[in-house]
Amino acid sequence: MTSHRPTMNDVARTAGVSLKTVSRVVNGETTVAPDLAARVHAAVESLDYRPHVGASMLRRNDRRTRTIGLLLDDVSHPFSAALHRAVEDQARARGIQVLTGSLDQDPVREQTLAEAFAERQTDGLILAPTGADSGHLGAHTGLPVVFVDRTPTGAAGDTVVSTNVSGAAGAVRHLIAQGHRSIGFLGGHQHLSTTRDRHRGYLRALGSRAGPAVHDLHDPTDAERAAVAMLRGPHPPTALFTTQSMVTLGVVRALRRLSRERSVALVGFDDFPLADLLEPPVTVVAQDPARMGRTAAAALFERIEGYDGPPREIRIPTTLIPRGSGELPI
Amino acid sequence: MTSHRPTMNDVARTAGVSLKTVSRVVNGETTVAPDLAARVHAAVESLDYRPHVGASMLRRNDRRTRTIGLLLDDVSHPFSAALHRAVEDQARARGIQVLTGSLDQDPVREQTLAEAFAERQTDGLILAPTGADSGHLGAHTGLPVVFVDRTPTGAAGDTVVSTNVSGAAGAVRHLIAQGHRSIGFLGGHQHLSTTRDRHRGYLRALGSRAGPAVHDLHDPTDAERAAVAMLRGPHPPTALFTTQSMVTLGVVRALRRLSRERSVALVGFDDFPLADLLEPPVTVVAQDPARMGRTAAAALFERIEGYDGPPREIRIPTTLIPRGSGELPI
DNA sequence: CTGAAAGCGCTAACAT
DNA sequence: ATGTTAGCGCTTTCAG
Repeated sequence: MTSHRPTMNDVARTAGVSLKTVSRVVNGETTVAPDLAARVHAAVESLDYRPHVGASMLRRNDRRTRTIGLLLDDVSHPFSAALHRAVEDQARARGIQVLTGSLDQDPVREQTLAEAFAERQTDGLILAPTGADSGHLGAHTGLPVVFVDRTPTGAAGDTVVSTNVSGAAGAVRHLIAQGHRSIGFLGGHQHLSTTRDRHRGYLRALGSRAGPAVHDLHDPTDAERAAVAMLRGPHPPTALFTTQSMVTLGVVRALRRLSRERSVALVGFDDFPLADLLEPPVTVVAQDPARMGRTAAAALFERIEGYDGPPREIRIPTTLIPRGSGELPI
Repeated sequence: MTSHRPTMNDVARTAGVSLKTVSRVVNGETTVAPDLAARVHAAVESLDYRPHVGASMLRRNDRRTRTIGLLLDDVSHPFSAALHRAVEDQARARGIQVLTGSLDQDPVREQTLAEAFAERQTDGLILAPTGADSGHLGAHTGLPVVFVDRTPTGAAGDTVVSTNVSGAAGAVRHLIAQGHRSIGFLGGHQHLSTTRDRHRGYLRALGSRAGPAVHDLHDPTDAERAAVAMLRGPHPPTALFTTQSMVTLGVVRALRRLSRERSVALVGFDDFPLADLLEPPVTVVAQDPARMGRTAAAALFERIEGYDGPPREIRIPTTLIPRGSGELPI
């Protein structure tokens, strides 16, 4: 006497009907006599039967697993986590499950996980590309892919990004409007499209009067060091622009350390929790990760449903939130 | 001419071997002649064949999908997100994928998602129980379940929690050591085991001298209001203890609003990003969500491998981090 | 060392 | 309205 999980066959046997009738009832088809349906339901209850979606999917015509993959930089980073939550909510509304993975900017992991998801027959993939060539994905795995946060290299597909160039330019113009003429730039990984676009926005606003710049900052510690060096350098800027929250945080620490937090202005790209509770509160160009997630999910579901138009680039507006640090006069 | 995804049969045909030989090569069995294996590998490459893990799992003896489910309060909350990341890292090391879901404290969602995961044949489940009866899970779904963060009601299973009672008691004793005698309590959802345990710790440290208390605070706004009311009440405490970061944040705002942040001491349970950059920096009882995630994953994998001992309760130590707000004298 | 046949749990196509 | 048969892509069992 085995204690396997019950199958449709077991249900059919105890209900005294055929396998196919059980299948019909379980799938909610209406062409079943009420009394038979009732017997099937009773058997399902008593055996605690649960359908096997894997087996079902294998035979079904549409071959949908109702599962999507979501690959982000780091599911524990606030931006990624907010985006994740938005994707999950859209998926839940459609009864779709979400497989997640963190890439840590590692292209090998990007490829490995994309393949693992493909082998698991996820119906599609939402991906924050690492920046390496993502060409293997769309064509290779045959999965519908929507890119989010960054534009991919070597691959085409719907892409959901923030208005990075104009958002950054707006931030820098905001500083200029306060009278600043020497505005320092502190940027993250240079190979990422976001970093490059935000740098472009910085340059666009400043023209030939660009200030000192440090690139390829990885973490708050790097950023803190770089900001201290910049402010102690030969031509210290009166204001700073940072391209991502990790860098912004390091700069906040640097300004505190130098007791310059009330004399050097700061605008950071990407909002972060408690920015409004710091002294001074930090002015940011806020992204809208929830909307990015919703939008990416919507685009992916359209593709999964068969929409086959050309790749779309959807730009989600950013918002300058003046809180204090960006409104310090020169 | 159809453009299906290639199957093992297609590979076998182009390699000129039998289906079973392909299966052997794909599964890394060593009992295949080198030249046949080479032909198979070539065919796999040229067709871009990818095995179908669902079909494989269906026939396999162990019936493992190498997928686990992770159900948390809210994947975008810093605590949950950190825990998620730790689980993911443990899973990745074993080539296991993670399905995630946010429960928002909703027992219906807990049940629905647990069943959805069971239907997808996840090998196990890590769950932060909502507090409602979780009895349906372990027995019902037949899945190995490990509980995390909170102890379940009506269900047995390995459980990984913080040292909530002693952590809270330590925090309150810390305040007492600064001379405080009237210490207010601001707590989250009362039906959660964490909230109750932290309240118990608070009471244990204070004995009969417990101060004013507000329970069932849901969000920072509630907490802010409650703190303001408490400090304006007839017997305002000189120090506050909060049971979770959402409440702590609201209290920080309240103290600022009343300009009491340097005269009313505060220790919060659960650390949060930037707590050290506030003025004054916030003293907390830090949990270790990463370690909790690692531990829960390890326990789940043991269960999946067949370990069948009695339910274990694993308590992860907390750490008091004095930063300033908890060291204000009376 | 290799292959042919059976069957995992389910649904599609075709009876009846 | 119900049942029967075949087969999804794969691994198992058992034969060569």
